[in-house]
Amino acid sequence: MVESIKGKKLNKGEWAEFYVMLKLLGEGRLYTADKLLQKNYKSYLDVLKVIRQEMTSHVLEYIIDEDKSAVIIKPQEKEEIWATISTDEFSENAKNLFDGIKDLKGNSVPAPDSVCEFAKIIYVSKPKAPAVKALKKEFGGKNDIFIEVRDGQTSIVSVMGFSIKSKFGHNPTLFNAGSSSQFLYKLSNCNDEIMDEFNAITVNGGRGWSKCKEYLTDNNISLQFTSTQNPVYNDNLFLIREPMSKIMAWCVKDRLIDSPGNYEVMETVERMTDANPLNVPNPQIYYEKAIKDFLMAGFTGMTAGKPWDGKEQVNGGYISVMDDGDVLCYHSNDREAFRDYLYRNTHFEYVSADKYVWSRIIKIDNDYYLPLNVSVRFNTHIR
DNA sequence: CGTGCAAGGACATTAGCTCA
DNA sequence: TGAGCTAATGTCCTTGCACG
Repeated sequence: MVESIKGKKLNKGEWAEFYVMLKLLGEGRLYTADKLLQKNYKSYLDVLKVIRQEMTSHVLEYIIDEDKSAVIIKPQEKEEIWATISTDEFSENAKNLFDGIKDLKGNSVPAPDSVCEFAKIIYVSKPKAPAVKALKKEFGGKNDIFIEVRDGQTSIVSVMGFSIKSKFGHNPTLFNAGSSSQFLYKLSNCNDEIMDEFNAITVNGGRGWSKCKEYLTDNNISLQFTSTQNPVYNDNLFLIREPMSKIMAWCVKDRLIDSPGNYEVMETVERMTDANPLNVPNPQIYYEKAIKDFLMAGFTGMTAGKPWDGKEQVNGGYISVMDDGDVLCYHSNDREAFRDYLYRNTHFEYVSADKYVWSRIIKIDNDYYLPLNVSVRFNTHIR
């Protein structure tokens, strides 16, 4: 039988994945968002079914019937029907789940009991179920949910994979720093003594990065990007475009060392455009496009540590859970709008120096290198 | 085919700054 | 000078994956 999710604790962003499923099956419609992440009433997708894989053994389809009154649950490739449940019940449980967790505090929170009961009825034991393996392979990356939809305007039916991010928890990350996403910079004016002194800097038990930064300035030490620490990351960036690692390295150094204090991706790129570190003939187009490609790659599944095949899903997109519980999406028809959205609404984020193994000078073959590391995270305020 | 550990992701907490 | 912001940094939880 189905394992109960009662008592399971997940963070809000993870519950959001289950919430989206309930909400979409309840409403049968997914509105698109405009540039500012506001509901676009004229543009929507009809949700025909949600496809989900709980266990490796079977793929389940949640099909919304013709008049949008009920959801039929059946295994793919088979005729038998496991359950038929009214769409109203999905809506109701979506609401209960949202109301039940939105004000809770803590790293991970439980869902209301009634919703857990409902989960059991609809064969959900992992609210954060792996999306369908076969589809995931096809579309690549980070799809959290697969939906068969019909475009409200063109009537074209297709299966789309969506990645889900929620606005009602904290801001999600787009590209996570990891222990393999460091950029290495070769140092001038360094020696063993300086290395030890620098590495020993600490403020209130933490790394004290601003102190470290001062130290670099005071000792007239400059940084020259050489490569990423992990060759895999280098290859992945290379796949986006050849000088991508240099472009990112410029942003990372800007974020942690040179920047006057505005870490938004868009502003950073404006600074880079002015500096034109690669000396390209068309900086105002070039850097923006490069970074947008990076953001899309990160969004669709590229990480620093794993070899990446360069696949971005060609259709599909991004579902956002708003803080009032509304569910909106960007999909491939709005590709440019979405790229623009990412560009305008993310920033380079400082990450823990100890956790992500950066900020301490290392010596390789008598040369001194400093690893730097950042994440890319969504902003709080949409613009 | 379990199991243990690292990676990954979100969140909490603390520190530091700004402006009334 | 303290309320309220943002930046800095650690904590907690789960999942993926290597290893035996």
